[in-house]
Amino acid sequence: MTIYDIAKEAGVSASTVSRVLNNRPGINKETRDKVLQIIDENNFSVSEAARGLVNKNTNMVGILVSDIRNQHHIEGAYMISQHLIEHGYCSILMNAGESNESKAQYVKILASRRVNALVLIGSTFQCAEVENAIAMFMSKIPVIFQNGYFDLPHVSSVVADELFGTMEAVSYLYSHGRRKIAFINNNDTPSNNKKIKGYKIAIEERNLPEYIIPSCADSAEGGAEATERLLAEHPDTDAIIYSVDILGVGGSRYLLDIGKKIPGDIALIGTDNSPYSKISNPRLSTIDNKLGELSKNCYEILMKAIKDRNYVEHKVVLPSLVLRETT
Amino acid sequence: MTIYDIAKEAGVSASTVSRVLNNRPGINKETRDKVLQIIDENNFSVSEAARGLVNKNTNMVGILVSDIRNQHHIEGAYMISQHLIEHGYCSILMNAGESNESKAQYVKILASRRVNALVLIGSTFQCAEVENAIAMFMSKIPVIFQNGYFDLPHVSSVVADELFGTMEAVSYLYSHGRRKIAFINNNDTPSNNKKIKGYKIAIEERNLPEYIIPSCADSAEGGAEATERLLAEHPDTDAIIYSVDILGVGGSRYLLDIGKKIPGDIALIGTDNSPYSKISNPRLSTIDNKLGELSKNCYEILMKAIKDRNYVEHKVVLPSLVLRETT
DNA sequence: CTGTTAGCGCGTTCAC
DNA sequence: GTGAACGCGCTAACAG
Repeated sequence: MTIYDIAKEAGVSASTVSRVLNNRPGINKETRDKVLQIIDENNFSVSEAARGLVNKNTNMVGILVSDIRNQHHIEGAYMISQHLIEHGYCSILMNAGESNESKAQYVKILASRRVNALVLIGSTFQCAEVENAIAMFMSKIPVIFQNGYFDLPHVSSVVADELFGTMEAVSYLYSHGRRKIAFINNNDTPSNNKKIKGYKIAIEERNLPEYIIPSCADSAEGGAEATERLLAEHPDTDAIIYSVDILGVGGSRYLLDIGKKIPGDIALIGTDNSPYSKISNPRLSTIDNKLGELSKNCYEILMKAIKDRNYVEHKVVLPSLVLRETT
Repeated sequence: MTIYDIAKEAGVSASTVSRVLNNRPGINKETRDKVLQIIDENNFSVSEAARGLVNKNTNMVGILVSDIRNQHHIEGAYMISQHLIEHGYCSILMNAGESNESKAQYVKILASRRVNALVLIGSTFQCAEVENAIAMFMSKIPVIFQNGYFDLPHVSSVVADELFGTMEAVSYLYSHGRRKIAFINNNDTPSNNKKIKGYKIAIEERNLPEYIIPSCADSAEGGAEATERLLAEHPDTDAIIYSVDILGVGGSRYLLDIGKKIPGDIALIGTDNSPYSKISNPRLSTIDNKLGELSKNCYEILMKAIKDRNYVEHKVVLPSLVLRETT
C-alpha cells in the first residue's frame, strides 16, 4: 500500500496525500479529513525508507556498543536513546562485537543505513580500525564517542577522567592507613590503561609497592581467581582496587570464604558504581564514573551536532568515591 | 556519492556498477576491477534505503524489548541478534518503554521502517494495544513472541512453562520438609501471573497455607522490603520463592541481617538463573527458565518464517531447578 | 558483456 | 486548493 493507493481511494492525487501526511497547511479541511479517513481505514503507514531517500534524512541515529550485555554500557545506551526518542529521533542500537574488525564493520553498516549521527559507547572502540572506518565512511556526519577519543575533526567526545578516579581511590585508602594497595584489572582497554596509569602514579607518589594483577575473566569468578593469585603473591595486601565492580564482588566473596575480614583485614574499592556494587554483600565501595552525567552530556552534544554539522565538543567529567561497607 | 558518480568516473553505466556491487556474474574482469577500484578510492557505500525500496526487502529485523536495562531480556536480544547477523540480517533493537501505548507505537515505527520480521521479548507485550498494532500494521510479516502469546494467525511464540517451573519449586521445597512456603512477586505481568498460578496450584494440592506478598520495586531493595513484610505477617515462613532473582538477592540480604540462617531457617529460590543468582552471597538457588534454549528456538522459527511467510510455530520449553546454597 | 529504460514510494517544485 | 512531472539512489528487464 502506497500513497497512490490512498490517493486513488480518496479521489485525489498523491501529492495531496503527501501533504496531509506531512501536516502541510493550505488544504481544504474536507479533503484532509477524507484522506485521513482512508489512511486510517487501511492502516497505512508511510515508508520511512522512501521518505528518507527524498529528504536525505533518515531521522535515525546509530548507537554502537561492543557488548549489549554489559550493564554499564547498556545503561548509557538507554539514557541516550530515551532522550533521542523524545526529540523525534529513532535510535538504532547494535551489538558491535569484540573484535576491531567487527566494530569497524558495524560503522560501515550504519553508514550504509545513512544514520544522521553515530554514538560510540565504550573505550574499546578506540582503535585504528574503527577510526579509519569513521574517517572513510562517516566523515560527513557527527560522531560522539562516549569514554574514548579520536583525533578526527568531526568526532566529539565525552569521557570520565578515570586516571583521576583511581588516584582518588588510592589517596583515600592511603589516608586511612593502608600501605599495601593492589590493583586488579580486567581487559586491556584504553579505559583500563588509564586506570592502571592513575594507580601507578598515586602509588609512586607515596613510595608504595606496586601490586598489579590481571584478571583473566570479566566476571565474579575472574575476580575471585585474581584475588587468590594476588594473595598468593602478596599476602600482606591490605587494600584492593578493582577496575570494575563485578571483579570486586567476586573478590569479596573469595576473601570472606578464606576467613578474611572486610574491611578489617582488607579494604575493597570497585569501579563504576554499578548495580552489582549495591547488591553485593558486603556492599562494595566504588569509584563512581558518573555514567548519568556522561550520557546527558553525550546527548546534548549530539543534539547540537545534528543541528550544526560543524559543532564539536570535548567534555571531561570527574569521578568521585562512593563509600559503602568495604572501606 | 551515488552509483552514478562511480559510473561516470569508471566510464561505465550505473547498472554495471550495480552489478559489481551485487556480485552478479558475467562481467568482464577488467571492468569489475576498475569499478571496484573507484568504489574503494571514494569510500563509497551503497544506500540500503534505496536498495530496500526496489528490492522490497530491508534485510532488517526489529527486536523490541520493553526495557533494555533488564539483564534477562537483553541477554535474549543478544543471542538472537548474533544469530541474525551471521545470516546477513541486520537487527535493530529498540527500547519499547513501559506503557502499552508506547509499545504499540514502536511496532508502528518498525512497520514504517519495513522490517522483514519482528521479535517481541518479554511477556509485558501481551496486551490489546500491541496485539492491535500488530494486526493493523504488521499483518503481513512474521512476528515471533518470546515469552508471550497472541491469538493472531501469523504470530509464532516461544514460551517457558513458568507455571510448571514454580510448581517444581514448591514440590522440591515440600519434599525437603518445608511447610510454610511463601511467594514474593514483582510486577503484574502475564508471566508473573502464570508463576502465581503455578504456586497456588502446588500449594493447594498439598493443603499448605498461601503466603503471597507483592514487592513494590523490581530491585534488591524491593525484595528486602517485601521479605520484611512477609515475615511481619507470617513469622513462621520456612521457604520463599521469588518471581525474579534480584528480589531473592535482596531478600537473602535482609534475612541474614536480621539473623536468620539460610537455608537452615528459611530456604530461598529465585527465578531465571540470572547472573545475580550466581554472584549473590549466599548463591541463590533458582528456577532456570532456559533463556538460551528459548532464544535458539526463537531464532530458528524466525529464519523459517522469513523464508516461508506462512510458517508459524508455537514452542514451549520446560524450566528446571538449579540448586545452589539457599536450599 | 554492457547500456537504456522504467519503476520502487515518496516529497517537491511549478503550473493551473 | 490541487495535480502533473520530476528526482531521490538503486535494481531489473530488455536490448544490443
